[in-house]
Amino acid sequence: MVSTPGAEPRRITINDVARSAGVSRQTVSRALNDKGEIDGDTKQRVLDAARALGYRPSRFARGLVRQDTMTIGLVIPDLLNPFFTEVAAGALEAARSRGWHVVVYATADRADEERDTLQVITSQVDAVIGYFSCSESELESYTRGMPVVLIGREGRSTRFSSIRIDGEQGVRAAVAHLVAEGHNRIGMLDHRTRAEPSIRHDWFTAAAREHGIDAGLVVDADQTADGGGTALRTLLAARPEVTAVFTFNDIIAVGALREARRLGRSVPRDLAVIGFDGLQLGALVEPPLSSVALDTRKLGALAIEQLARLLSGLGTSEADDLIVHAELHLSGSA
Amino acid sequence: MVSTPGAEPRRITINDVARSAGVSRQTVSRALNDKGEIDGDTKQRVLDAARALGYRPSRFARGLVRQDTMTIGLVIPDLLNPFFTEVAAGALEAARSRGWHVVVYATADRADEERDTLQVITSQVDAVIGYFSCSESELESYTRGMPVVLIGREGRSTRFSSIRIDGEQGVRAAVAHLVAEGHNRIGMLDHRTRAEPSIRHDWFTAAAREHGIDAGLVVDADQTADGGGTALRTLLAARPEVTAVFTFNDIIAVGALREARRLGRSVPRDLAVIGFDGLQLGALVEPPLSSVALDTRKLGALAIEQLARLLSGLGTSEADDLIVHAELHLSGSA
DNA sequence: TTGAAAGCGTTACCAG
DNA sequence: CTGGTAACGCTTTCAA
Repeated sequence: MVSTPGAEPRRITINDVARSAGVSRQTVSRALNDKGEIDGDTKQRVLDAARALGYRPSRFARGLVRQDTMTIGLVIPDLLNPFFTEVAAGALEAARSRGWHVVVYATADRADEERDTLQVITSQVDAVIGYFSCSESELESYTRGMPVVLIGREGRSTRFSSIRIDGEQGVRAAVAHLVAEGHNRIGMLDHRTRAEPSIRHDWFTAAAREHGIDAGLVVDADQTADGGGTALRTLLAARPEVTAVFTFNDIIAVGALREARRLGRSVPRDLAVIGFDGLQLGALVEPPLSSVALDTRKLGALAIEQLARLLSGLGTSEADDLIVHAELHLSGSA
Repeated sequence: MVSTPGAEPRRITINDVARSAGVSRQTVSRALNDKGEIDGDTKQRVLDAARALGYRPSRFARGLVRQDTMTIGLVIPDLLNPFFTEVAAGALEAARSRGWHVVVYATADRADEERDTLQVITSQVDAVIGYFSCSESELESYTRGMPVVLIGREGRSTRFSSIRIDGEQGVRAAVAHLVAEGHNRIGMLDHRTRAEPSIRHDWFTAAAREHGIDAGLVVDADQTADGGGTALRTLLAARPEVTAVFTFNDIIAVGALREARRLGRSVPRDLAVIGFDGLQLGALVEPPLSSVALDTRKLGALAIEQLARLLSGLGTSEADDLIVHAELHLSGSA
C-alpha cells in the first residue's frame, strides 16, 4: 500500500529544502509556516526551493510536535444510504460541540474494504465509532485497545460499547395498527445479512403471531429503492392477497411505494406500507411514509457521548449499551 | 483545541507503560503489536499495565515510523444533501482503485467550521479536494502548498485546479423545452451564496432572454426541500401566473413538487418543474423529476484523477480546469 | 526473549 | 533575523 508505484523515491524532507535554499531547517520551517522573524528575500528563496522540489511536510512529524486534536473515525457502509448519513450528521454535530473532529470512512458495504479501513484507521484517529459487519474478535485485533463504540449492531456485544436500536414496541405498534385497519395479510420486505433474517424480522414475526397472523410472507430485498420495488413485485406476484407490507427500512419502503404505483395499487387504499428508520426522505414521497421511526441524529450523538465516557476512563464498563427506541409515526402510507 | 478540558494531563507514553510493567519500551511495542519474540507472561503483564494506565499509542509517532498511505481529505458542506454524498461516493470509488484513502469532512455549511476544518486537515491528509466557500487566498493560507482540487466552484480559479460544472447548454435546453410546451411565465427558485445570484441563475436568465421571456421571476431558496416548498409558495403568491419553474437543484425541486401538490397544482399539468443535478432522489418522487443532470459520481472521480496528476508532479499546470457537462433529462415533472 | 541505540521529520527554545 | 540543540513518541535494527 504505497502511494507511488515502482521504485520508492525517498521522501523529500525539510532538510532537502534547507540544503537547496542554503539555509537551515528552522528557517525553512519559519518560511513555510508564515512566522515573522524572517527576511523577505530569504523567505521567497525558501518557498521557491520548496516548490521546485515538490516538498510536502510530513503530517505525522508535524502532528507529533504540535498540539493534538481529538479525532474520531466514523465507519459506515454506504454514503448513498441516507440512514447512515443522518447518523453521521448527528455524530458530527455532537463531536463539534466537544471540539472533536470526525472523519468519515465508507466501506462500500464490502468486507475487504472494511478490513482495509480498519487497518489504516488506527494510524489516523484516536477512537472509532461505526457499523461493522466483521466479527468482534476481528474488530478487536485491528483496533488493539483503541476505544470503540458500535452503532446499531444486532446482538449484544461483550467487548465493545454499543448504541443499540430497540424497535420491538414500535414494530408491535405498527402491526397492531395494520390489524386494526383490517389487514390480515401482511407481508414483510426484509434485508438479510449473510442469509440471516434481521432482528426486525423477528420483531415482526413475534408481533404478527400475537395477532394470529401468518408471518411467513417474507421476501428478501436489497437495501435500495430498486431492491424494495423488486421485492414488492415478487411478493405480490406470489401472494396477491397481501394488502399491507412492513419493510426493513425506509429506503426499501420508498421503492415499494413507487412499485405499488406502477402496479396500479393505490397506497394506502390497496396497499398499506410501513417502513423503519423514520428518515427525512419519507416526508418527500407521495404519500408520505409511515414508519417505525427512530432518532437517527441521536444515534450518532449517543455514540460520541459514549466515546467521551470511555475516553474519560471513568464511568461505564467497557461493554456498555445504550438504547435508542423506535416508535411508530403514522403518515399517509398506512 | 485540546481534547481534555481543564488542566492538561501529560500524555501517557510507551515509557510510562514500560516503567509500570518493569520492562523496556521495545518490549511494550512488541506486546502491543503482537510481534512474536516475547514471553507470554511478559506480554500479559505489559497489556495489563497499558490498560490500567489507559495508554493509547500516538498515531503521529506511529505514522512517522511506519509506511505511509496516501490519504485525501474531502471537504463538503453538508452530509444530508445527497448531491454531496453522491460526489463523495464517486471520489471514494476512484480513490479506492488507486489504493488511496479518503476521509470526509463536513463543514455544516458554516464558515467557521470550514476554517476549523482547513486548519486541522493539514495534519491529517496529504491532499485536499472539495467545496469551499472561503476566498482563494484564505484557502491558500491554510493549505500551504498542499495539493488542492476544487469541485464545482463558480468562477475560474487562478491558483487551484478545479472540476467545474457547465450547465449552460443544459439549462438552455430546459428553458427551450418549457417554451416549446407553451410556458411563457417561467420562474426560478435560486440559491444564493452570500447574496450573490448563482451562475445557474445567469444561465437561466440568458436562456430566458433568448426566448424573449421575463427572467425576473426569481425567488431565493434554502438548499433544502422545505426551502424549495417555501420559495415556491412565495413565488406563486406573488406571481400566480407562473406555470413552470426551474430550480437551483433537485432538492429544492423536490420540495417544490411537494408544495405544488399541497397547493392543489398538479405537476406537470398546472406546473412544470425542472431541477438541476440529476440526483437519484429525483427518481423516487412522484412524478419523477426532470432535471438538468450531471454525472455526480464522475465529478468526484475527476477530482481524484486531477489530484493524481498534481501529485505526480508532471502534467497539468497548477490551475487547470476539467469540466463536467450537464444535460437535460426529461421525466415526469416537465 | 529482552534491551540499548538510532532514527523518522518536524517545530520550540535559546543562543548568536 | 538565523542556526544549533533538543525534544515529540514510536518502531526497527542489532547485540546480548
